[in-house]
Amino acid sequence: MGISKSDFFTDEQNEISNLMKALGHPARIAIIEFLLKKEACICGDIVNELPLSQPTISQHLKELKNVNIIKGSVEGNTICYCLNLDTLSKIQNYVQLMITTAMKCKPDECC
Amino acid sequence: MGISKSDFFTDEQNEISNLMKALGHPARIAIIEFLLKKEACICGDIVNELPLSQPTISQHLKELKNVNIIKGSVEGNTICYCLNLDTLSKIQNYVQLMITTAMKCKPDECC
DNA sequence: ATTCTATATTGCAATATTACGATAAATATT
DNA sequence: AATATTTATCGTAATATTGCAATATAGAAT
Repeated sequence: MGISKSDFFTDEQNEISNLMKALGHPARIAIIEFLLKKEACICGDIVNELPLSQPTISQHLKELKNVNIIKGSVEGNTICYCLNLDTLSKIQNYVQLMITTAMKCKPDECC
Repeated sequence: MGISKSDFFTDEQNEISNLMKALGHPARIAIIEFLLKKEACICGDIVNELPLSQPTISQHLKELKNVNIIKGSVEGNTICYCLNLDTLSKIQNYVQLMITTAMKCKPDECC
């Protein structure tokens, strides 16, 4: 990403942008949707569902795990991934705050 | 981003990941928060508020505009940017759907 | 112990993002 | 018309992301 200036932004700004960035790739969205579709913590046959190699998917999973959007627990031979509701709620709350704040904007001005 | 395989994902997956990607940079979060703080469609003195050059901010604004998170209207000499509630709601709805779906996950399984 | 299966890591090539100086474009002001 | 002000674009260097083959690791099954 070129020269990063994240030192100049607040911790909260960096945190929320890191969460959003983790969601900012179609493969990672697809992985999340696959986990959702299973409605449970289904393990690593994600590879069979997506047109990506096993290392690539492992890497995307790692990125989602790094920001705590998913958590994985070892289940014998396989690993059981599932979504982390706390982190999703954090995102939800932030977007909700944006919306309620933005709605205060007077309609007779430009927006 | 290296070789992109967005053709293999659904339009919806690509759309939501593009929105998230646009929010995936602290400078763009800071720009949005600046617009929110003003509670109105305040124009281009964002440059004075952020530790980034004018071309860089212009580029970030363009990215936010490309995905319709903000809209800008020419206001004489300056440009009046404001948040687009429709797009924010789209993000909100998606995150909400993720959460409600994820909550169906049985608690006796791994998550 | 050896083999099988599932996942992670490493190394690297291809591509994308970020940032900014220089410059252009467009409107406002004098 | 000339100048100032505001925003956009171009060019380019630095860095990050993406994807995969090859390989490593770890537990299960034989």
